[in-house]
Amino acid sequence: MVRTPCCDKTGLRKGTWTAEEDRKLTAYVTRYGSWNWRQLPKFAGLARCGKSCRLRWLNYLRPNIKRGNYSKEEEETIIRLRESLGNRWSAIAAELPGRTDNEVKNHWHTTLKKRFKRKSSPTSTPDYGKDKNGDREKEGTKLNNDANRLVISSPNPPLILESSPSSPQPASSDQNSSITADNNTVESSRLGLVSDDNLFEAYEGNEADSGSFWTEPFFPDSSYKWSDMWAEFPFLDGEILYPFGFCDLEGFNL
DNA sequence: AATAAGGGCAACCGCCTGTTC
DNA sequence: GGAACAGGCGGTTGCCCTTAT
Repeated sequence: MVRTPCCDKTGLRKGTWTAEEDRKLTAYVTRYGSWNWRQLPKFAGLARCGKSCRLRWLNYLRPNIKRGNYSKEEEETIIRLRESLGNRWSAIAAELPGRTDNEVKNHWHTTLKKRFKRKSSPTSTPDYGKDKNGDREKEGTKLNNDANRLVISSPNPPLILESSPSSPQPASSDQNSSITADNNTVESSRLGLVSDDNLFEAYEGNEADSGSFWTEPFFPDSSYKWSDMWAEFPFLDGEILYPFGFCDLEGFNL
């Protein structure tokens, strides 16, 4: 079977995401959900492959991602599950709330694999709780490669964020429209999507509730006034196209 | 201080699977 | 039943930072 490329490669950016791209993607997915990753970049005003957008969202921008140091329990879980499941990173990550398969995979290859080998050796013990740089990653904060990127890890339970009550519910999901977020990251703040502009309102919730958000189909909220979006995302300045222009828009408040 | 080496992690690539028509 | 498509997954790469020399 001849497969079409996931996207037209011409003119698409690759490599590290910029803060502006992050803002656009976050704003779009937060508001409209991931109704179609392949089409999404076009509507979100991004010169990126849809798969790249998906990966960026799932592994980095998604609000309930836990970042930073792994606990001893988490590392033991990874090692134990890998022994039983093999390299099924997504299955392993599913047992670690807030961790992504990519992150778990990276952590295994960069850290745990070595520890595991040493642990297997009868003369050595694993050095849990200490990375290769000793205490390089201080408790609570971590400076990432990107100077603009400050990630804060915290032992607090994750928060679930949802759109401001004053604005329509994001047409994104099941539990419907609530998205989960973690106060471990200040990424959203960096993106200018929280706090001052009141786009998100944090509240506590059951993390398990967020699970299907990412898998449920996206249904547009018929009550939403699309034009209100520009007021909420002034920085986008009209760069995002309305989705569903090709759909039955009956009931939409365009 | 300069450079090399090593390591962490974000992102890409290509294949697989599930769904729709 | 099969083609086309989208999403998911794991392997791998390459950039950039830290540490060692």
